[in-house]
Amino acid sequence: MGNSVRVRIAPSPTGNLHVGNARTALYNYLFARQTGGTYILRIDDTDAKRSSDEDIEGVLYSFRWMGLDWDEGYEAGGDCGPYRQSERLSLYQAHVEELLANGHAYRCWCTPAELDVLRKRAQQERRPFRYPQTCLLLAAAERAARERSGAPYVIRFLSPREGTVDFLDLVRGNMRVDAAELDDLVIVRADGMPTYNFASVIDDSQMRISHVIRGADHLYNTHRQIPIAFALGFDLPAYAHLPLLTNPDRTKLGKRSGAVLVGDYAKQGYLPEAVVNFLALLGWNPGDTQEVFSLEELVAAFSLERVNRANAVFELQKLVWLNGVYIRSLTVPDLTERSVPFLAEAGVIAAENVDRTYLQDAIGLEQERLKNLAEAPSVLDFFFADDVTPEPKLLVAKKQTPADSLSALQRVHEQLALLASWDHEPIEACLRGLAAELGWKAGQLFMPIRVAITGKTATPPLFETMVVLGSERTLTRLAAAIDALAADIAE
RNA sequence: GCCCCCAUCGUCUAGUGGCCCAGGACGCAGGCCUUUCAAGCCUGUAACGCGGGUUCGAUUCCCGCUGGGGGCGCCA
Repeated sequence: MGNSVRVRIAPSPTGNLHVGNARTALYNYLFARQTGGTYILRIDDTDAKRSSDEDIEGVLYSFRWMGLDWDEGYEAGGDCGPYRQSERLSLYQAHVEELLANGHAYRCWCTPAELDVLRKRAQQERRPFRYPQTCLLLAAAERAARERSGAPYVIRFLSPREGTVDFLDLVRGNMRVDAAELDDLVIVRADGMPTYNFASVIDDSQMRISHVIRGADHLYNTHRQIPIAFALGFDLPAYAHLPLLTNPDRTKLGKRSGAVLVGDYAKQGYLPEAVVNFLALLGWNPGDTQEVFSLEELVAAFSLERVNRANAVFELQKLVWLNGVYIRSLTVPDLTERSVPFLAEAGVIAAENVDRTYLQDAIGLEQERLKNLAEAPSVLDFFFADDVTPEPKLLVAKKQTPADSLSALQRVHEQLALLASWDHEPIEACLRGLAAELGWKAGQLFMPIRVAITGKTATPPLFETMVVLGSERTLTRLAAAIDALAADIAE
């Protein structure tokens, strides 16, 4: 009780969640959680052209993936529903009637084509375009004729012409626009659907939204919505406009450049923890030097006062780093479960009947060098492959001849085969002893072995890898490598 | 074109008149560690857009310029 903080995220169902909207949602969520308020999810689908249930689910999936659960709204219920604008039409209709009746709105029969001409002319003549109120100024007889004709019309809000529209933005301070700049915006389309600026005002009021936290691209909309709210007798919520996320060229983050959907990052193997942490730091900072935050820590540290005004470039280097930080912080079983879908999809492991213990041992070895889940298949494949076909050239030890390398590998195979127990210490003692015997540096001997059993030059530490692979796999691969090198020398 | 907003290292940012020849993080470079690759640790690299004011003193306040961005839809 007692707490009146109510915020909302109001996505339009586009099938996917844009990272900019994801950040807006995150800030709303953090603010709600921190204040003990209510976080509401509303679906803004007044544009019938693009709205399907699947599209809504796509967006919700990403919110849930990030861990941003909502208290009230679509699929969650609450006493301000329905939470889908397309199901609230009668509510908007009632308010339209009210505005029409008290002279705050009027019908307009101008066609888009006609308006287009006016807009272009205004720009040519270097003056701002504003709807000339043609249909407001119609003679009574003419208006009556149009009404009788049944021609399609929109409904416009009669904006104030004098004074200023002011509000206090929680991140940018006092915002003011001359009312003369305002246009008579369309609030109901020819098809009878309300427009965003109208439906939003009504819903925010009816849902008792206390703080509207949204992108700075809505700054001007706020000036347009306030007069509507006043005309309807509503109290205003507080407003906070967040800086925009931009492309590296500083333009508004759009689809043209790279991945901008939350789903893209999930597919690329980023952890939701990393994405949330990264997004939080784009436009906000805690005021101290902490960089790594769990969602809970963000809730505790967040404040609108520390939100920046300048736009932030959406650059990935820090996300890549954070992802590594979170991967390393996971327990091995957890990391394993998160990796399985990637490994299975790449065909590295079968979806069923996987030896969990072996899988975990292998993943445990790669954990600290994994930057994202999507690269798990390519670094783990040698643990599961039938054979590894190393490049013969790479089986030659540094500063040694192919022949000497061959005999060294043969000795390695012999000695290893004699080992009584296949553990780290005996293997290490054996191989270091062999290197000393040969008069080689450890690294000279280890690299050919590494290549022989993994097919790669970059792998987890050798002995651990051999232990996980087991003696049978190791010796088989060693033997195969010996044959391959011998054949290569013979050629 | 019109209206509005913004402006510190490559990027995210700290900084609110002197503590700043500007701090942190990522990145990058080098080093240490080391059986490779990572991880870790250390060192380094790099910024107050420009011009006027105000002030004893400006990154911090004011003005202008420049640059960038957003909005100007029967999209949201």
